Amino acid sequence: MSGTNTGVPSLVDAPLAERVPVSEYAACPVTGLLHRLGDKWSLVTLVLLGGRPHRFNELHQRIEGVSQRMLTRTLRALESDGLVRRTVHPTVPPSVEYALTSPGQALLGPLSQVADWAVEHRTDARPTL
Amino acid sequence: MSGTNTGVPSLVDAPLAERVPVSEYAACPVTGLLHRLGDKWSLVTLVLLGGRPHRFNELHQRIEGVSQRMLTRTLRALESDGLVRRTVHPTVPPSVEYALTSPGQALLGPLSQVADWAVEHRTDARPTL
DNA sequence: CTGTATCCGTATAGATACTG
DNA sequence: CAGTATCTATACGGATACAG
Repeated sequence: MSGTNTGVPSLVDAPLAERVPVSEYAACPVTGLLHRLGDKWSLVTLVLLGGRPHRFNELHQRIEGVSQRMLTRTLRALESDGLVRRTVHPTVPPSVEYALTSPGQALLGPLSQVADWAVEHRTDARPTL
Repeated sequence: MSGTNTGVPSLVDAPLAERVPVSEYAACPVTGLLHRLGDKWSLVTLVLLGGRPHRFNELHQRIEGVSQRMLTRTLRALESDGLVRRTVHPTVPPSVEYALTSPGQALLGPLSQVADWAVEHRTDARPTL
């Protein structure tokens, strides 16, 4: 889709400077996003929430192997990135619901394209030896 | 995305003191890919090579701030993932050309979709907690 | 020119135990 | 139920020196 002009430079046909300055990629939003989503639990969390909202313990049970601490950290990070909305119901005991925001939902499409590529080209993470 | 891990490949004997560690993200190819591309230098390297092939020192000069060590590690990792092809011309002094493979080129399209989302939603790299 | 070898500081991930 | 606190292990990134 490199021909589609949205006013936003595309990765494919963007005219690149002779020299890429540090400031442009050190805080590159794309690299930052990939870095965030590339941690161990973010993607599976996003996909589960893409199906329907979940409570904390639901996620904890469905995501095999995740610790409470890591699940909390993952959800807080996704919330801070604006991908997930956290809703506390002041009941006793407390109930917290996590759901995708609208941008979060919108991200799943593009991510699917990358996922398709990954599956098609069998980009298993080989040991990088 | 299941947690089925077929086993950690053995760290076979290599006299190399420095070894790229086996990552924990082998379970999901998509997460593994995002994790790989989310490091500090992979994306800018891919984009530059998407424009045209480069020699080592060209990349070293155009990617401001990268050390020889990190550039080497980045290129080796991309090569191991099948995204980049490394061609050595046996001249004196040696000349090495790096270029995208066909799958590597094909990945830039899907990545652009994610990049568009990132720019549109201003997913700047915020501190992660 | 194209890398390796060593050493080092920091960031991230996880296990376990505890709590409002 | 939904988290924190503490502690540890390891991965990542960088500086510098050296080599084929």
